[in-house]
Amino acid sequence: MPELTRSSSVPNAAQSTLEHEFVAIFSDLADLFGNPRSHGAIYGLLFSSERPLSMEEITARLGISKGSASQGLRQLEELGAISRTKEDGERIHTYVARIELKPLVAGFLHKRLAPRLESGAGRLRRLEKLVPSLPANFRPTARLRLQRITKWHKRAHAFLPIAQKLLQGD
Amino acid sequence: MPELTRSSSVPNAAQSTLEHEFVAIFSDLADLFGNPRSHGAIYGLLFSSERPLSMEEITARLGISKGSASQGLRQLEELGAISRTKEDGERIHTYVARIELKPLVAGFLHKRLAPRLESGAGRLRRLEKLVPSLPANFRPTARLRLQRITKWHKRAHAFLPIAQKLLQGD
DNA sequence: AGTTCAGTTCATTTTAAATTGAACTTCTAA
DNA sequence: TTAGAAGTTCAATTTAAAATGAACTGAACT
Repeated sequence: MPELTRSSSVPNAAQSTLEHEFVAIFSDLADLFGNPRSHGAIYGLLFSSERPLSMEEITARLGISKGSASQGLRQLEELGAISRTKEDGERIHTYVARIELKPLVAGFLHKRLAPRLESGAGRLRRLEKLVPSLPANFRPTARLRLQRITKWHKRAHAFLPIAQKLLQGD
Repeated sequence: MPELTRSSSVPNAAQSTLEHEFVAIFSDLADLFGNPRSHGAIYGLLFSSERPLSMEEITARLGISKGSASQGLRQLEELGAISRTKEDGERIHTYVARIELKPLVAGFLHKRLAPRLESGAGRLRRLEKLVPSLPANFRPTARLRLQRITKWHKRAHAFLPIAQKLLQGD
């Protein structure tokens, strides 16, 4: 006995293009920021879903392996883009997209940008110590260049919290 | 007769670590924003150089092929990160890094981010037209999700010029 | 018009990154 | 404590991206 109108499990054409488009949008977005497309795809699928999905459903709908799904889901959770739940008494975890911008932006800034800025700072300090052992006629330009990067660095640092404020909001 | 102190063409240890570090810093930076590392390397080399360099010198110092160098240089120029000169009467072009943040930031925002935002807008408009053909009980959530992305989209759009102001300065 | 060399193009190769899947671990409930 | 399914790990494979290099184009000089 096939189900009829209300909550048919066979999605109509519009539904699946919608899903596909969400998946595509977030795949592209992930790619733009140097993340694997599949992670974007997972997020997109969750974003478009009415209800929490299990890993099994995700692998099935996206046609990706358990391994990929597992790793992607972990990364997304670490980033704060999705959350994982397990109803007690249930055996499986389910996942939902966090659809506020805040966790996405914050996660990206803190997990990707901030660590680089940090290591960059160390690098610059080490380079500055190197200047005195340059041939005298090269020192001035070297100092100038280093100052230049240092300035960029500081600006980027100051920029992070502002960006966060501007981008999130709710 | 080997040259002596002032402008020796044999770089001392400090000089080459400096150069290497600049190359490394910009390779990483390029990578962070999804650009090929070699493009960062070229920029880093030019950034650390006292004088304009020819393509030939670049391939030699970085150990990359003519093809790579040619393409990298073109991309960097398109982005506004370097500038190319030819002294009249000279056969070769030379390249220098533009060491102000402005062209780099502006180039990145306009060449990479802006086009994506543009195509994203089109995509969203198309999706909105799709909603009416969804099963009635799915429409509300779909609308909500679309509104959500649209909001993000607008915010990103508003963010671009602000980011530009904040990051450049001089 | 011919020669030479700087620079470009693009089909092939190389390299790096992402994905797979089989073996393993962990958790739950009997 | 065992059985079975969910979930993880990681060596091996696949895929996508970047680098190569040989053939080509075009400009400068003769």
